[in-house]
Amino acid sequence: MAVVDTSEGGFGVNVGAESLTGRARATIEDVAAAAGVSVATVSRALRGLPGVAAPTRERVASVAEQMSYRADPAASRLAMGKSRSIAVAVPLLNGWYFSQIVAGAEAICALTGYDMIVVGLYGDAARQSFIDAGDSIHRRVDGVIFVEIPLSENDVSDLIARGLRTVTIGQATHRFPSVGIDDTYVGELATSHLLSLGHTRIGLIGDQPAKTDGRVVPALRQTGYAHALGRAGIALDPKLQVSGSFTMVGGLAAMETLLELADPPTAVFAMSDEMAFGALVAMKQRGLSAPKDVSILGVDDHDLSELVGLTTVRQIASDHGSRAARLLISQLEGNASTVARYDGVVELISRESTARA
Amino acid sequence: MAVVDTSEGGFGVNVGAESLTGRARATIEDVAAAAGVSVATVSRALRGLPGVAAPTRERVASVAEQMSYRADPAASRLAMGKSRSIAVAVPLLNGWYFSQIVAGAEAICALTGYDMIVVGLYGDAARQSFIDAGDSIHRRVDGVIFVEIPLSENDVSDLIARGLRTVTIGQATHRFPSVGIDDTYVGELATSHLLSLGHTRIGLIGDQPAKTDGRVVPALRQTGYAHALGRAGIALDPKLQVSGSFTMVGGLAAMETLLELADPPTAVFAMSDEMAFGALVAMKQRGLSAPKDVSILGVDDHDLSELVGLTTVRQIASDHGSRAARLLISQLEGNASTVARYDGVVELISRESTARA
DNA sequence: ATGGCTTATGTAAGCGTTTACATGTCGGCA
DNA sequence: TGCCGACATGTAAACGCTTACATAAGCCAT
Repeated sequence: MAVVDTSEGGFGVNVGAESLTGRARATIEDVAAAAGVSVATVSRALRGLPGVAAPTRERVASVAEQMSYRADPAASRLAMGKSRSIAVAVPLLNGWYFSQIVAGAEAICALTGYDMIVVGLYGDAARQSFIDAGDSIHRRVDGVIFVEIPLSENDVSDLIARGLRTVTIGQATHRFPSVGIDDTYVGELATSHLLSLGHTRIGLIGDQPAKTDGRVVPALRQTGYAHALGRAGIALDPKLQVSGSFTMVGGLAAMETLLELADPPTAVFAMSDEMAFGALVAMKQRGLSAPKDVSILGVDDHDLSELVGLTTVRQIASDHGSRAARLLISQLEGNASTVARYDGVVELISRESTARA
Repeated sequence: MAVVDTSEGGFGVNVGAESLTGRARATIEDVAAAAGVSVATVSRALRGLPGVAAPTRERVASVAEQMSYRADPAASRLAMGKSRSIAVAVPLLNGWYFSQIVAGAEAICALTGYDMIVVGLYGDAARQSFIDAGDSIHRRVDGVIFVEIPLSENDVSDLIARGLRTVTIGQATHRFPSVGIDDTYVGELATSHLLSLGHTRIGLIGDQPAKTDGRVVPALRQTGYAHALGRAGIALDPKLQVSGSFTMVGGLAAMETLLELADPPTAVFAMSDEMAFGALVAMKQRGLSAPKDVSILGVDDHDLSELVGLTTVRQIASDHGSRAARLLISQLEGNASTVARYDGVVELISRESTARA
């Protein structure tokens, strides 16, 4: 087993292919010299630009191949002012929904040769510093996908001023394309299903109302919930609407609150399957079970929802991710984007966690 | 669900290019001019390098702040030859385990100011082109974390020759630091638990034996399984060892195979909780349940394992991610790495999916 | 033959940093 | 007084590309 030296060797312009085996990377000048043309021609030839004679192009290509030359991304980024990479910003990294999004976006990035950097924005402070200061993202990427990250008017202007192409997932803004689902409808669909089973005391497990500014996902689902209840002539009970983080432990805590009410709900609409799982755990811990004691309904159609038997409103999260990436990248490539909003399909999947009151 | 998509000339939310240009970014020269010093001084002052008088440093800092100047990463990358970013390569993006890893690594990157680009390497072809051609990663990142990606001797040499700092998660190599758990022990622990419950026909749900080269995780867990069985004087039955992908559907398919045996196992050790979930679904679909018909045991302690009542060998996946990132980054910062292998804790969590034979 | 086009290629000026080296200043000490 | 460091700052050469512009070579119509 040969010991491989990792220290940097070589300097200046290397000519022969053998002079740079393993060691110093070939630069465009090396290729130009070896092919007997100028660097400009190499650059043009390798990138498929017009104005290069066919024989020249082939020669350059084969020389480059042989030297296993690869343009240094830092250099071309600097010269072109574009990084060929995007950021995906999520409020939480280990949630199922976000993994799906990231996976979907990554697939498109791989296809198009973009790098995808992922950043977790936990809480408002992180979001602000990400957008305002541009601290972490300034000129690093050509565009950003914000996943379920509330964007204020100011944030939007900042992003535009900064020249960052943006696509959002979840919340719709009036300046950026977005992808998501009709969240008001989701709220209605879920609540109606529970109503149709004869439930009248329906709990809601969602997000901090304080954070919602009317357009974000939790607020919309809550609106749908309220609409459905209203249509059924049922008064809203604020005590039935509890909030926590969009995680399993958030759902667990919220369900505990609901179960401790003097008059607990007979059915609960959780805004995500993971929150619903948390609710189920809370019940299990008290010796209760769904749907016998309380019916539970979630949103997402998590991989495990079938196993658990959770009734849910299905959305295809990974599609959202790939859609958003496609939207963003095609915009970066100069194709004028005309899509304002892509609404994904949504479907109620009825399983064993819900039953008649 | 409406799809708003007009690939033609409409003016959707098309943000005009002119509105995107914004104010030109300040360059280091602008700052230098405004502060009345040279660019070198600005660079030194802003990066905390020695040899700058305190008053000068303050003046530069305040001018930079006021112009909201930020060094262009492409330019400094080019000048320094370092990108201050790392890649995390996973074989699968939407698995629970990998999300945890990514989340753990991201936290460290955020802390240290590194960018984390994540790439999915589905299958051998993707892995090869990633390493060999260096196609997608060449000079883009300073280092890579390979998560559960089998690395051959050749791959290792290539990576070293290419100057890519590397840390692996899962498989240990003799050249790179790695983090993981004692996978042989995991196999023994799991199998012993089932043996101690009186099971003698114990199925194994793992990965394609073809892929394993002895050092990778599935092979090690399988070895542990074989050891435990051997110590108990039980002969190995190849029919009881089935493989599929490390996903829920992989586990489901594998379990179907096991259930169709003339003499099916009374207990099954699945190499991941997600595979175990799949096994549970397979049982559920046939009207069977654990542990009544078959005991099921997984590995990971997935968030939902408690809800499902799955007995499992717990590992703290997110720790592995942060550990690996720390290892890699400290190496990039020049601290000689002394850790060859970090082994995480492992613990058997007994729940309801396993019972006496 | 001459001028004007088209096409292929070369030249060199950026792109915005970092950093080795040169320069200038000032105080202390022989 | 003059010399020598130590320290602060400036100058300019990389870093490795892209691309506007210049040049050269054919070719065709006059």
